[in-house]
Amino acid sequence: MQETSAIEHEETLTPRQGEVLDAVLALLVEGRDALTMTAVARRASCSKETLYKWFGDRDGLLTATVKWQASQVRAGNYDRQKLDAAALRESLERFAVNWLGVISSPTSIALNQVAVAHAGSAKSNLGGIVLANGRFAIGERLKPLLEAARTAGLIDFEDGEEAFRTFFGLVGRDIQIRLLLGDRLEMTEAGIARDAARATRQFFALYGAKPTPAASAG
Amino acid sequence: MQETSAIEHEETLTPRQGEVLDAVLALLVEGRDALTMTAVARRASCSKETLYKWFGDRDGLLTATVKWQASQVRAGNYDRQKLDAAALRESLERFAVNWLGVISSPTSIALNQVAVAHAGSAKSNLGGIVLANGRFAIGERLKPLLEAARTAGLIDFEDGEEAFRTFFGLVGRDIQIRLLLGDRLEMTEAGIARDAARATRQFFALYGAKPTPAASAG
DNA sequence: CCCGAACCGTAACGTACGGTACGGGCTTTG
DNA sequence: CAAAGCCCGTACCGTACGTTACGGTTCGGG
Repeated sequence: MQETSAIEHEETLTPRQGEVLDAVLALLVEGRDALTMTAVARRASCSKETLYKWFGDRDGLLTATVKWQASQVRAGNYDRQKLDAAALRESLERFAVNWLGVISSPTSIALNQVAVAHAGSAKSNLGGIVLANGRFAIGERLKPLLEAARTAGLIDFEDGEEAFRTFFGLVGRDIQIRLLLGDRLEMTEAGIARDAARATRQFFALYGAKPTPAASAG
Repeated sequence: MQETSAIEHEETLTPRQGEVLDAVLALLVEGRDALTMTAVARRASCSKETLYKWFGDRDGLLTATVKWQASQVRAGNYDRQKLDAAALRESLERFAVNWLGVISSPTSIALNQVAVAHAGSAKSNLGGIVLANGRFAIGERLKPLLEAARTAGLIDFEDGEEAFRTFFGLVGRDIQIRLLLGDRLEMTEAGIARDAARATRQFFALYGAKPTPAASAG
C-alpha cells in the first residue's frame, strides 16, 4: 500500500528533503515569481524528477514547505505554574515578542503571501494550513494561560476566545497586513520589545482584575 | 508639486470602462484563477485589443481596477464639529462598522488577495496602492477626528498615529488575516455592530480622558 | 454614399512553466 | 566486480495565457 497523501503529519523528512525545502524557502523570500520547479531543482541541486517523486506536485511541495517551516518555529510553551501578575505579564510579553518576530521575518512574510495568493483559488488549501499552524495554534497555546490567569484572579473576562483575539489585535494591529502588502517596516528588536510591552500593558488595562487593595505584596 | 500620496487624480474613466472594471471585479470574486485577459474580454463583451489599448497590459488593468474600487468605497467623512463624547463614540463606531463591512466584503477580500499575491513580486506595486487607499487613507481620515477629540478633552494620548493603530487593532483583530487566508467567517451585520461597539468601548477604556468632575456641563 | 475611427470577436504567436522521460554517475549489496 | 537503486542533469512535451494581428461591424461626419 502506498501513501496517497503527500507528506502528512510530522512525516519524518530526511535531511536531504529538509535541504530541498530550505531551498524553497530561500527562493520564496527572493520573490514569489522565482519559485518554479526548475528553479527549486537547480537551487537544491536535485532533479525535478526527485521533486515530483518526493512531493507529488507543486502544491505538495508548497504544503510540505509550509509544514516544514511551521515545525521549526514551534515556540516554547508558557508554563502556568507559579502564576502571579509578574509571571503573567512576562509570559504575555514574551509571547508577543516571539510572535512579532515571526510575522515580521522575511520567511513568514513570503509564506503568508503565497498562502494568501493560494487561498480560495486552488484546490489544496494552503491558507488553512497556515491558519492552523499560525493563528489557531497560537490561540490554543495562549488560551490555557489566560484561563489559568483568570482562575488565579489576575485577569477577568467572559470569553477566553474573545480575550485572546483582543490581545492578538493589540499586538498585531496593522503590522501584518502592511507587511503582506509589501510595506517596508523596519521592525527592529527594540521596536518589537516596545510594541510587546505596550500591548501587554493595554491588555491588562482592559482585562486586569481590580486587585483588592489589601492584596498588595512587598 | 506632484501628489505622491494616496488617491491621485480620478482618471476620468468612461462608463464603458467602468463596466469593464466591474467585470474584472466580478471575475476576481469568482476566483483569482478566473482572471485571464480572455475571460475579462468575454465577460465584459469587449475585445482584448480594447483592453490593451485602454489599460496597457494586465498589470495596468489590475491597477485600474484597484483604483476604481477604491473610488467607489470612499466613505463619508466624520465631521468633527459639535464634538462631545456621544458624537465621538458614534463616529468611531460608525467608522468601525463601515470598515469591517468593507474588509469582509468578497470584493475587498479578492482585491486584497491579489494585491498581496502581487506584492514584492511584480514591478507595479499593487500592494502599495491598496495600502494607500485602505490602511493609510483610513488613518488620514480618522486621525484628525482623534486629535480634535483630544483638543476637546474627550480622550488623551501622546501620539495620534499610535492611538489610531491601537483602534485599528481593536477593530480588526484577527479578522482580516483570517479572511485573506480563506477562513470562512460569517460576519453578520449584527456581529459587525457588536464588534464595532466592543472595539469602541475598549478604545475609550484605554484612551478616554478622566474628566475633571467639575467640567460636566448641562 | 463614402470615409475613418472605434470596437467586437477570434485566430494566431511566443513564451513560460508544470510535468515526464531518459541517460549517466554514484552508492549500496551480495 | 556485477547488479540494483537512487538521484542528478537535461532534454522534451503539452498547455495555458499574455500579447498581437486581422477581418467584420457600427456610428458619426462630410
